[in-house]
Amino acid sequence: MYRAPRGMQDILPDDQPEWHYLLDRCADIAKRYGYRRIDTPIVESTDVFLRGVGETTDVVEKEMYTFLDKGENSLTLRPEFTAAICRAYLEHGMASWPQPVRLYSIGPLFRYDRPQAGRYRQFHQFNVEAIGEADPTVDAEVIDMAGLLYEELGIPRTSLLVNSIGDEACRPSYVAALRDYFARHLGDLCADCRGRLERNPLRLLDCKNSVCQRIGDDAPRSVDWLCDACASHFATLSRYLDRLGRPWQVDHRLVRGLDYYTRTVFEYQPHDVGGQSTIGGGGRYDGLIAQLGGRPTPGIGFATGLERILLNLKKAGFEAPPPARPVAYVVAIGEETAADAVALAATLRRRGIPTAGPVGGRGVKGQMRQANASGARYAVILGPDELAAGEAQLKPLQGGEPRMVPLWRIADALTADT
RNA sequence: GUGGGCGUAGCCGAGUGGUCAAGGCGCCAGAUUGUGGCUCUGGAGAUCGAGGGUUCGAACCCCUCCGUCCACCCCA
Repeated sequence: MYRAPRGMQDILPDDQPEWHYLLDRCADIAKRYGYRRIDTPIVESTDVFLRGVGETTDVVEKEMYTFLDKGENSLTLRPEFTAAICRAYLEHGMASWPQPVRLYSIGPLFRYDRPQAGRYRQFHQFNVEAIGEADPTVDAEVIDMAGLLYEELGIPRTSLLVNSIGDEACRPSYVAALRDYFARHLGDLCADCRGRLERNPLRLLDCKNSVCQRIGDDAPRSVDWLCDACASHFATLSRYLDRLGRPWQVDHRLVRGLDYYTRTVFEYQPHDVGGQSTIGGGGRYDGLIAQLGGRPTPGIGFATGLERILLNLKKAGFEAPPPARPVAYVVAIGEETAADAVALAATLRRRGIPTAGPVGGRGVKGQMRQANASGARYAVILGPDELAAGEAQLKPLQGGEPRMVPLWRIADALTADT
């Protein structure tokens, strides 16, 4: 028996109401903040992610679905949105639009990872980017939008962690200081961290190993190494965040795993932590557009995992909106009425009435069971007697008396009740 | 990539070496002839994840693979 690929799943009809509820909430929030939707291809040239996300990141090194198409071009199933959106920004000359360009996307991403709670190989994100503005007002805007989304969805007790990791001017010296510091504790570090020391010292900060954590407690803090411009940016953002009234805290160990981040980085975490503690996060990427071949252009973005939102909503006792149900279910009695029943159902649908049935080859009882199971409000029953009289029986399925209605008025009767 | 738990009908789930593998949900049908929901009755549906091995005999023991869940790693 065939199954969906590992770590990927079908979104079944019963799952659709909650799924679409979520999509709608995201789209609504984005709209309220003035963000417009963009959809990009699910595959991109591999280079977009190689150069955008960073060649030494885990995402690029071991998690990408990369393949050669028949023209020998290397393509990759997008593992994240930001690099792809920036590619679109450049390709379509969005630098000539009013800045910042505010965009959002919703769709599937792919990462070849070992699946576990809240982590899948195909997963979905709501993603937001504001490209072309370096001012911290935009940082505050994006951070606030994410917070409001969680608030309105009713995810209880998320905490907002923020940090600033500097830019190309000040980060190198900070990284050097960090490397020096950890090098002095080399013997006590876990094996992973010893490896990370050379390649990406920032990552030592969020190692889960308790010994490494204790060493990290006294490590140099990025906020102490910021250049004047970065320090001022962070100070201003801090004022804005305080003024917004949403609780937040600086997390000196927050660094995030993608290379393009500069200055502001942030994460939202539900308190009720399982294995996957981050529900959403993002940050500034002032060097990314240039990295992809454009003129230097600042940007900031945010992404949240829809599956993780759902995970948290369900833990909080979230109930999905009720599924869509037909208004009418047409029941045909006997072979000779089947054609007229099919035509009657077709007529109702043309009149805009959601209609299911008829299904032949079953008894009346069987069809009535179907009608009931469909959740339809009315059974429209057509038998030889009704047909002869030019009418059909309209039977309310949630209580009430059946009545006879002329065939030509059935749509009106149903519409009047809708 | 590493470690651990688990894999019995569409779903849940008993059964841990020996009759034709329980039960529940769901599905289909019937309970006097053309009417659902409750109840009752009946039926269909399982090569017990796959392959190999041990044994007179395996769903139950062993091995391999696959899948799944959880954790590490990483991240959403």
